[in-house]
This record gives sequence, C-alpha cells and structure tokens, in this order.
Amino acid sequence: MATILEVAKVAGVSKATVSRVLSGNGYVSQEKREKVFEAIAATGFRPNLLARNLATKSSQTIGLVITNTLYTGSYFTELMQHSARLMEQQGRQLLLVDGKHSAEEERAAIQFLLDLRCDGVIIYPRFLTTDEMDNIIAQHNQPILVINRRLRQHDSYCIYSDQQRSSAEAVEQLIALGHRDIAFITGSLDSPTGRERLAGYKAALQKQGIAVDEGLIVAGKWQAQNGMAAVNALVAQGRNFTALVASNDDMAVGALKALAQHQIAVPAQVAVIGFDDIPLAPFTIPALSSVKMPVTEMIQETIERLIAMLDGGEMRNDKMFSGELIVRESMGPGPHNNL
Amino acid sequence: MATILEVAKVAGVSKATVSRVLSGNGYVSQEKREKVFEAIAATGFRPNLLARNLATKSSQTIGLVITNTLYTGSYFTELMQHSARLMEQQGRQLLLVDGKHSAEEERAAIQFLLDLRCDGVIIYPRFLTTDEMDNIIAQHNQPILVINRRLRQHDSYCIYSDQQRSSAEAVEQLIALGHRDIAFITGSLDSPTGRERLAGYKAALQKQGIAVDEGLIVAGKWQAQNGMAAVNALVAQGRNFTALVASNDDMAVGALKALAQHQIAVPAQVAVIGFDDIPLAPFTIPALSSVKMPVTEMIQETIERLIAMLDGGEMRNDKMFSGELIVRESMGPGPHNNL
DNA sequence: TTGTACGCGTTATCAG
DNA sequence: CTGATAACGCGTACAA
Repeated sequence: MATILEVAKVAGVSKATVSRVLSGNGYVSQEKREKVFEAIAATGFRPNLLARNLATKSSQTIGLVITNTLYTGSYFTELMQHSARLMEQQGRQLLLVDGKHSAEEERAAIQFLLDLRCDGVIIYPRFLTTDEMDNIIAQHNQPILVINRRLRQHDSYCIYSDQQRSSAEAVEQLIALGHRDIAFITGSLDSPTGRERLAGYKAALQKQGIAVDEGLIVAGKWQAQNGMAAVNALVAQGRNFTALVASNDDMAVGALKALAQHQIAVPAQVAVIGFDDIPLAPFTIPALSSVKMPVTEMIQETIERLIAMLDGGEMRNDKMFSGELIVRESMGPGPHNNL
Repeated sequence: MATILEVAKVAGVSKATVSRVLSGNGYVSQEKREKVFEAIAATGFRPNLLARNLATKSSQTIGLVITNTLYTGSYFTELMQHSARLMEQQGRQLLLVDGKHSAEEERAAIQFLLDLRCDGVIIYPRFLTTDEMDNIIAQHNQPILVINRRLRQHDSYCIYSDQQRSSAEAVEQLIALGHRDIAFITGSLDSPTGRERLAGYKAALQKQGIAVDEGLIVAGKWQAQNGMAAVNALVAQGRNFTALVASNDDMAVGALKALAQHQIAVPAQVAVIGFDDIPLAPFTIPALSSVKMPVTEMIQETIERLIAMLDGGEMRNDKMFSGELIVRESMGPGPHNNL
C-alpha cells in the first residue's frame, strides 16, 4: 500500500504538501497540486484511516450496537434503514456491531467501538441494565446514546417512548368498546419493554375498576409461535375472553392463526402492540389493530442529538415519544365468546 | 483517556513492560506484572485500537457490506445471525457497513473498510458488476470475498449457488406432476439473481418441450405486493395456469393472498422459490413449496475460507452450492383452473 | 507557498 | 527480565 510519503516523492514535494491537498487545508500552488494528484493516481494511494484518525483524534464514524436477538422482523429493518440514511446525510459512517446475547457481550461491543475511537456510539440495549449503562456513560468521554431505555442519571443520553402508556391506551380502547375480559400475551419478561407493556395492561384494567385475572395473562417470548401457544393454552383452560392484546406484532399474528384454527370468529377483538405497521400486510386480518411504535422518530432524534453533541457540545434535554394506536376497523363490542 | 505511558508511570515501569503484560508476549516478573495490573485498574486504561492496529498492521476485524435494500426479510436476519456467531467463534469482530443503493456506494463501503485496515471484507453485492468486483479484488492486498456472484477472474474469492438450476428444479417438479401452464413472477431483472431464476424457469420448460408463454411471465420486484399485483394481472388478462412459481418468498406470499381473494382454490399449485424456510410460518398455506437457498452454508463457507486465507495463506478452490426443494405437501396435478 | 519536525498511542527490536 | 528507541502513516504548528 502506497503511503503519503511515496506520493510525496513521486510528486517531488514533501508529505506536508500532499497532506494539504488531501485535506484541503492550507495553501498549495496549482502546479504542485496537480503534481500531487497525478502522483496519487499513479501510486494508487489510499489514506490509512488508522493513522489519520489517530492523528486527528476523530473518525467521522458512529457505532451502533444491536443484540442479534433483534435481527428479526421489520423493526430491525426499519431501524437500520433509517440509521443508514440519516448518517449518509450527515456524511458520517455507521458501523454496526453485534451485541450478541448477554449484558457482558453488549458491554464488550460498546467497548470495542469506543476503543476504535468512534466519535460516538448508539446502543439499543437488550440485556444491559439502566444502571450499568449509566455507569458506562459516566466512564467515557465519547457520547453513548441509549434507545428505548430511560436512564436515571443521563437524561440527555436516552431516547425512549412510554411503553406502558402505549400499552395502556390500547387496552383502554378495548374497554371503552365494552370489553371486560381481555387476554394478554406478554413479551419476554426479562426485558424491560416486556414488563412495561404488561404493566400498562394491568394499569388500564385497574384504572377502570376491572380486576386483573392472572388466568388471562399468558407468557410469551416475542415469537409468533408463542402467540399460537398462548391462544391454545387459553382455549385448553376454557378461559373466557372477548378481546386479546399481544405484546408485539409477531405474537399477534400467531394468535390470530390459532384463533382461526379454533374457529373463533374474530369478534374476539385483537389488539396488537408492536412496532411498525404489521409486517404481514398481505395477510392483514379484519379486527386487527396495532400500536405503531415511533421507531423512525426515535432513531432520528437519537442521531440528531448525537450529532449535536459532537458538533456543538451543547446538550439537549430528553424527550419522550409515544406510540400511536392504529385502528384497522371498527372494534365494536361483538358477541361474547364463550370458549 | 489514559494511555499506556501513564500506566507505565503509575506502575513505575516502562511502556514496553506494560505492552508486554498486555499482549502476553515476552517475559515479565510476577511482581511488575501485578504492579501493571493495578495501574491499569487505577487509571481505567483502555488500549487505543487505532494505534495498536497501526503498529501491528492487523486488526482482528472483518468487514461486511450489504446493501440496505436487503435489510428486509428473514434472509438478512439469517445472514447476520450466522455471520456474527461464526465470527464470535473465530474471536474476530464483524463490522457491518451499509452498501446503500448504488454501485458507487457499494464500492465506497468496501473502500472504507479497507482503509480502516480490516483484515478482510465480505460483500453481498447488489449493484456492483462482477467485472468491477474482479477489478477491486485485483487492486487490493486484503482478501475480499463475494457472496452470491460468480467471478471470472477470482474463483477462490466467490461463493455462490446455482440459482438457475435451483429455479429449474422447482419448475421441473411441477412439470413432472403434470403441470404445463406454469406462471412465473420474476424478481427485479436488474439483479443477476432475478435474471438467473427466470432463466431457470425458461430452461426447464424448454427442456421438456413446453413453449415459453410470455403472457405467463409477470415482472416483480421481490416485494409481497408485486406478488399480489402479478396474480391480479394474470387474472385480469384471463390467463390459464395450474401452477405458479414466484421468485422469492415474499412475492409468493402476496401471490397466495391474491389467489385466495380471487377464490382460486389452491390446487393451482404454488411453488415458492426463495430463501430460507418461509418466514410466515403461522400462515403457511397448503400447497406451498419452497426452495431453500443455502444461506447458512454459504456464509459459513465464506467465513471459513476468509479465515483460511488470513491464517494460512493457502487458497482453496471455489465451490458451488445448490438450493434444496422443500415440498410442503403433495403437489398433485389437481383440476385445471380456468380463470 | 512550502518543508521540517514532532506528536498521536502501540508494538517490536535490540541492547543491557 | 527490562528499558530505550525506532517504526506505523498521517496531521500540523512552526519556521523559512
């Protein structure tokens, strides 16, 4: 690999001059400038970013850490698409590294990006606790922004939506329509998101004076098959419910499938809490509603805030996003489904 | 950020010694070793990978370039999952950067990774031509492996499957079952994969002496909605067909949806050519078959070969993978569907 | 306008 | 076993 020094020799100038035409900083005569360009072409020179970043102490690069358990579904897709596009506009490079499947590995991934001297890193955590993240942020100079968690000590470093409220609103909609026996399929309860959505469900019921029936709550792990299993379990146990809320799109789809198999006509309302519009558009089913989580807005806010920190240094306050309930068709009360 | 020099001072040794305990190379007394560890902990030292990689001329890092138009569906998921897991076993870091949406940008992404001195890079191209890739590979020292393309000049640098053959086999299956009027939904024809699958369809027909009816070929762009539109078009034009092959899973799903809407009982066989098992498991529909493309095997072969090049230097020959037809249920001939 | 010389943080060579 | 010291490739004050 040709270095800047070889280019300098070929062009008959000093490395400083080459460096100047490369960076555009400083004056250099037209004549030498052309010599340099020729030499660059002749040698096939490429700048060594390691050396450059080491010298400049900056890399125009931003790291992103995502657990590979999230490499699934349209949520990840949307996240990546928008991140990439926004970074492109900013003229910076986005580097994705796998957060694997444990807190330790998520931490290592962040550390790697930091050691590589990325200007900043964004993490969509799955296993790290908020306290651990608060610590990590406190220990480093580079800004580390966190999506989908609320941190206690670093308000301006986290971007999140009110998961509990979004979940509660979906349930409240159903209650307003006259439903009282509302089943709920949880997400993984080792994830804060899963817990918050469950909490929203319970809060909505209690607020309306409806007793929480633990028998109507079935544990899931975000996968479609969990949705099917949940409905099968409810049916096997002979539970009564006229509506069902699943903690994300995938499980809702599974639930719908199972409902159909059990020949349960779907006035048994189904509210889907999840990300994005349901990814199975061609199979959209009547009576399917959804809470659209603001992925797009959050990633945009995250990147904008990060850039602001890098450029300006001035920090903005936190901001909370909220999910939006998408009603696909009238969710009228319908007949009680006695299974 | 504490440097190795500060650690040395705190520990009362030279930087060379610190470097030794860090790398594990060279002898160092137990006493000093402990001093160093203490100093590291005290200063919160973290190695600067830019400096390290610059000095070592190697980073245990491999870059991966994928166009963001592929950030969708289970194919990408599987690709990322496996890549990450395999790299993890190898003790190397995987860096994903966006290939965006043009040949120029794909080239830039590769260049970036190269400039960052990744040990090697893997690209899953979408817009770059094979000739361009041959050039790129020829111009660089670091190994650049290509998935899903067959290169003319660098056999050992590409891993691919025989798309045309896989496609042809699916069609041949249908022909063997007695089908003669087989519709085909193409992928984007600006992609080699799309063209090869179409070629396979035509080849299979011709081999059996069945004339290719251009009216049964409908253009799609890999998306579910294209599958729906294609079926709608076929119906609107009053085409006769007893079987349908879609160029990937997503379009097959859309096609199935449309077939259902048109009340076409599905003895109109549907063969799906696509990647992976169909991702919509809960909605699997009778008479749906699929060609499982060997993503897993290909990415594994790619990484193994790359590692071999980096470690050994000895190069292996190319190897072609083939898709495997997954028959979900008997694809018996069924009644002719006269639309 | 251009060149010299030093620094960036590590590794690696070579005396001691 | 340990410590100077020279790379690694590039940016940049400083001097000319």
